[in-house]
Amino acid sequence: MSYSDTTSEPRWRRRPEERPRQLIEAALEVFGEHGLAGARLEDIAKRAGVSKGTIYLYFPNKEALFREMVRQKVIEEIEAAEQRLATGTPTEQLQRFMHGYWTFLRSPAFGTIYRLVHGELHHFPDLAQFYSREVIQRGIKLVAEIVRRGAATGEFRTVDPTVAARMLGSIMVSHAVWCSRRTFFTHVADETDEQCIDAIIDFYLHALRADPSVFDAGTSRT
Amino acid sequence: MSYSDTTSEPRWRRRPEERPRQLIEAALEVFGEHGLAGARLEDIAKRAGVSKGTIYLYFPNKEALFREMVRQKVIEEIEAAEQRLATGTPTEQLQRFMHGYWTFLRSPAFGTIYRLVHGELHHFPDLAQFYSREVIQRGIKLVAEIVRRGAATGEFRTVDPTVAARMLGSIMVSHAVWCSRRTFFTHVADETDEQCIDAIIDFYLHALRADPSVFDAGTSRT
DNA sequence: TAGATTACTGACCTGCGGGTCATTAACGCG
DNA sequence: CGCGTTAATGACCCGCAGGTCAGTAATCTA
Repeated sequence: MSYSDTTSEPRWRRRPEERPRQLIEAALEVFGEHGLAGARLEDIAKRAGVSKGTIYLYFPNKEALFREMVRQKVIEEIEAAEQRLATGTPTEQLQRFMHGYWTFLRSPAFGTIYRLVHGELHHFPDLAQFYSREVIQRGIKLVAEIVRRGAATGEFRTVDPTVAARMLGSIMVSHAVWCSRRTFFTHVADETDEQCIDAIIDFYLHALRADPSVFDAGTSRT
Repeated sequence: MSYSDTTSEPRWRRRPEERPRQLIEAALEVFGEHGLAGARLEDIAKRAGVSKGTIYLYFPNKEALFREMVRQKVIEEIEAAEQRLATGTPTEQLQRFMHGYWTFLRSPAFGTIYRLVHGELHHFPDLAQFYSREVIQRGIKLVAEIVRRGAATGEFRTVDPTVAARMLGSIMVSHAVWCSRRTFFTHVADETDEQCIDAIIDFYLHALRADPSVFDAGTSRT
């Protein structure tokens, strides 16, 4: 130990402000790979560049860390995505929304969150409700409103706006999940994200396009 | 210990033929509730009516039991569902297929399998591929073929049949997942399975219906 | 009914990982 | 520079669950 130690880096640094975020970031990765039960706190700590004990300075236990991670990440991504809504005709609005939602769904965090939430639903009913409300309901409400307006202007055919919104959600979420794991879901392997969302938009607008039989009305009901 | 024991039931019975199935059934439940890492073999054994040691007479370890359970269940349900395909016009075929696929997707096992497979994809690439091939690809191929024929007869508009099949798959899988957890996914809570699949079929057929602009091209607005 | 076979049991072993805490070292301040 | 504060460490504890195996009891055979 020469006195040159005086100028050398300290073994570790105090970073009380940054720790929580670092830990959540690391938790996202490790939980994402191993699930709640399978993940080791030691690994999370290591990946965050701290020791296991440090986790307990900021989170009471493993479960709390998990919860916070989900909340944090969902909110973060959602807010980034909702900026992107603009005005225009319903068709334009829809296209814009779909592109925005797509970038949200295709963000690195979403795939992980989706798997985790679905995997651990049972044990975190509150988290599930949070997810359902903040991700799904929020999206559905927005879309339903656009569809309703489009139907009013005659741009779209008349459908139950909520049903139409669900259809959109189902298509986009599934495709996003598939695209996030192209190695496994080989049926989207040779298609870029761009092509994927374009195909979705095209398909969906076709499904909503105004009924050709506007004049001989009342034939669609069973 | 009175000699009335002679006529009493034995403490346990030898059931070498039935054990594997019993264990797989129990495994489906317990893995379904707790995931791979979270499930306890003791619990699986108990639910199958045997002791923990018995598991190791039929499966080398926890992971193998998990694998076998997935394979078993997927095959079982798939085969039951594929019976239901019949002949008729493409539209009729499609409707029939969708009903069949829906009952498959809504079978008690599927929801569980879906969550498990998605949750543990990383660690069982072979299982994931098996699932992708046997569930997704199989469905897509069938639908694509029907759509292709429908487009040929002019019954449907011209679309890439594979893309159309993916759209169908995405809608149905998502809805099935939602319906299997209505408590959490409240947006389908007040809708029966029947109404759900009917809405899906209606929507999908609309999306595929032949282009109105074959004769009077480009006159969609008023 | 006795003896051989083998399905099954459950106490036990063991390693792993969640959680704790006495100790250490970074940092702010006078 | 030295002192107090507190962020951070990592060795340790301990309960839990995967996996083992010697023993036990059901069933088969003669």
